[in-house]
Amino acid sequence: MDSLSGFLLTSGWCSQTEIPTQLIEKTDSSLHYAKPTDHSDAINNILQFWWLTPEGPLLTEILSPSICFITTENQPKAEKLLQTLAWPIRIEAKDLKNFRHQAVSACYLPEQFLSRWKRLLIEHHIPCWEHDIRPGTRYLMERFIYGSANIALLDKVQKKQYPENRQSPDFLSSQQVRFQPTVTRPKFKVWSLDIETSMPKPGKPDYLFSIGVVCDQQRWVWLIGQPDNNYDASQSIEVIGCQDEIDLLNKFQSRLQQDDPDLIIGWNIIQFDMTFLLKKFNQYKIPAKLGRAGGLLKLTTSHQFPDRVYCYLPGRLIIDGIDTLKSATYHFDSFALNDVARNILGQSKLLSGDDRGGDIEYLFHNDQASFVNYNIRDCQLVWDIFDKVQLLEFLVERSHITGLAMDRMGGSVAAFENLYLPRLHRCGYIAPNMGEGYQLQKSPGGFVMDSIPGIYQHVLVLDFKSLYPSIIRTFHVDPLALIKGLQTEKTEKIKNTEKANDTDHHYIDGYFGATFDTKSSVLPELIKDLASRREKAKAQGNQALSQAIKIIMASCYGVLGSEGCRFHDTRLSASITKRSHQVINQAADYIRQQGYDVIYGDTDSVFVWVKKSVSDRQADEIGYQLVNEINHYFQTKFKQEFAIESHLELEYETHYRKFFMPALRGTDTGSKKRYAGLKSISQTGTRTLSGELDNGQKPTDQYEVVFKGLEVVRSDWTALAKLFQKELYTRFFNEIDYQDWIATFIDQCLSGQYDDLLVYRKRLRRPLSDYQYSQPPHAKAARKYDEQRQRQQLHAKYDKRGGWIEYVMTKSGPEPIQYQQSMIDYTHYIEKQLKPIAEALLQFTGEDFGTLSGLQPSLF
DNA sequence: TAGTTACGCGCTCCTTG
DNA sequence: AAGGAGCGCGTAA
Repeated sequence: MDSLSGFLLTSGWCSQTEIPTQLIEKTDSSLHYAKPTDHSDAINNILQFWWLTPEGPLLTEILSPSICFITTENQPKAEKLLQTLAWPIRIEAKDLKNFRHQAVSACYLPEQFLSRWKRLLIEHHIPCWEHDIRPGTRYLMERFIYGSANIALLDKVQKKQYPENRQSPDFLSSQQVRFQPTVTRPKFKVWSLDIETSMPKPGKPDYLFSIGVVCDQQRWVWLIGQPDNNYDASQSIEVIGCQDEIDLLNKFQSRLQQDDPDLIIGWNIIQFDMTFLLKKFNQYKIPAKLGRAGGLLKLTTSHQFPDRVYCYLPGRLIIDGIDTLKSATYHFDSFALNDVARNILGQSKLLSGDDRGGDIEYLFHNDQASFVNYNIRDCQLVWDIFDKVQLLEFLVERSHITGLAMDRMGGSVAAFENLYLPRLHRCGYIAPNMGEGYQLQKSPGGFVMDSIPGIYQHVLVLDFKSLYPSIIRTFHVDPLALIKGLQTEKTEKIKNTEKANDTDHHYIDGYFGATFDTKSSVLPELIKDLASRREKAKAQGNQALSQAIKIIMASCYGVLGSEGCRFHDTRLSASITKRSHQVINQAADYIRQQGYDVIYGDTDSVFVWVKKSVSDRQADEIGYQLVNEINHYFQTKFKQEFAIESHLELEYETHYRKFFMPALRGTDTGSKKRYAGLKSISQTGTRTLSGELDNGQKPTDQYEVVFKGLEVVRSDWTALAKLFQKELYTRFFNEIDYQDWIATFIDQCLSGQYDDLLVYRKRLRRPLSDYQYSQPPHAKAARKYDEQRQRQQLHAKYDKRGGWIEYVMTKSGPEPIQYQQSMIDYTHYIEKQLKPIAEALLQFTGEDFGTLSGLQPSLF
């Protein structure tokens, strides 16, 4: 029989008793599901997976139940409950135990009965486990299907066509399949979509003006009105005029079904575009059949974040660029499309067509050609960003590593569980519920050393590569290893046997009373596997895969320390962090014994002051020698103390030719998490995911100043302060005059030369009304903003959800830049933005800001 | 549709004198 | 007036 390799697009389920919405109108009776004939079949759900295969889209429909577990001890009690009910639930004793080492039985039932079954069990004080694992997720993970599958087709594949839409393409459908893990990297058909609407005004309805789409070959704009055919031919945009919103929705929908894209990408596309479109579909009572086989667009909101919208569309994925960049660990001060495009694509891209020339509404009514270009330009920018950063490639690889759907954002806990649960089950255990772990003591975080402030020459930074994962691997920190270790400890106490005599088992003590059984662990092997796959990906130049693995590895510690994870247990997280304290202190001690000073360290790094003048080459030699020795030191030490192999890897990361560690403001105490240094610029490769370099680091004789934690890297300091600090440090490190320059800079500032750099930009993280305790400047500015808006009879901006505020400091206090009325308070900027920056450094040169600035103290 | 803790700094508000 | 507590934000790792 045939088999196909497929990449999972969407996964859903429905019950056998309800016929899926999209099949109701079908004339082809073969797709109606036969009523279950016997009771054993009634426990099943219909799992619907849409795959992309080389033959096109494939829908597989599989009968499989939902599962939860109870103790076998409770099974008779549970079965008794069932006797009076005609619920399709089967209970079977399994060769599995829970984390309390009790034998468990599995309940098989359809998803729609799960919550009432769970409720009934709880009412009768019968605890149950793993009831929150969705059946589709469980089906795939238990078969180790992550993202891709080799799909064996056991029956004749049906070619399906959607009857009401004759032009729509065929898709394959099969109900008899078998999956095997594989890796396939599909060629998606992608649409980049952006809609234009009227500006929302209080009491006025919103109008849909147009929908723009860019794909591989074509560009379309559906707009309301007659196309005036006055377009730039080189843009080759097909403009489709529509009579009204209904006509527009229908034409758009019909083209979507016909062109049949796999992915639809956009900018804030779910929260805005899809939400708006669905509202319009609902307004005109048109079913939003935007999915495959006529599947309906479904938007839901989260219980916890009512503002957040989630989207489900059978057979197609809707993927947001902002969310995806964030999940690939990108960060920008502003995620506005223009700002991100400027950052990623470079300035030049925007020069053509950046001129908005009035707002969209004006263009729509008066300048159709510009309007159309504008609409398409945004689609194109999104397309180019996805392309440049390889966002889709990243999402595909993430799916292959974690099993998360491509459109699933966040989900660290889900990713961890996808990997951990099936392996745990193979070891004979089921997972605990949330809150079952130890949490009487709080687990500490990373260790941050007290720093020795000052100006240095030749500081080396050594840091442990993936410290937490390597500790997990080395010390067998693992949920299963923990409960097995503790169990053995208990029984051995009873038997009063010597642990040391037991040659089959080997235990490592953790912290907070933890003991790990090295023979029964899951995570260390998982980490080992991920690490080796990452090395392989790097060697093959698969940046996206390497990045995806890095993220999942780093999150392994995070989820164990998170109360939202069922494996949360502070004995686990503390066994990682407290061990890291020990490791970093031992490394620092070793370095001191070699005659060097350790002036600082944070979590996984040590800053080594060489204390003598060295060339770059000599510095590198010292760095490499230290890391080699220390790695060897730990290997020997751990072998002796614990009889384990060390997987710690200290790396020589940076040589700072010059280095500055500031003091806490107004004191002589060394600061933490803030420093600057001068280092040689590495050869820059193509910037891809998260700015890692494609090629190796090749030092040149160019130097750059690196800032960590200081004002330069803080988005809530003004551009003025950042410019000042950057130039000051650059001059200082390069031994260029800074004394006279400071005075000049202040003069220029006072003369208004930097007036465009005075804006503060900050977020109100909560609604304005929540600022009860105090009124910080940004809240004052936001209040003034909303007051002005109210006067102009516009919506208040900050009362419901906070948001970004931009303000300047004037003689009458902070004022939003949109409504600035008073004069700039230059004294404020010099005193509060420039002076503290200068003094942090001048404190160590023995100079005085007041003197250098040339200003009379009386002025202030 | 749940990754973590540690930290600095500007600011406001409140206590103390 | 001076100083400390605590808030709010953004950052390091």
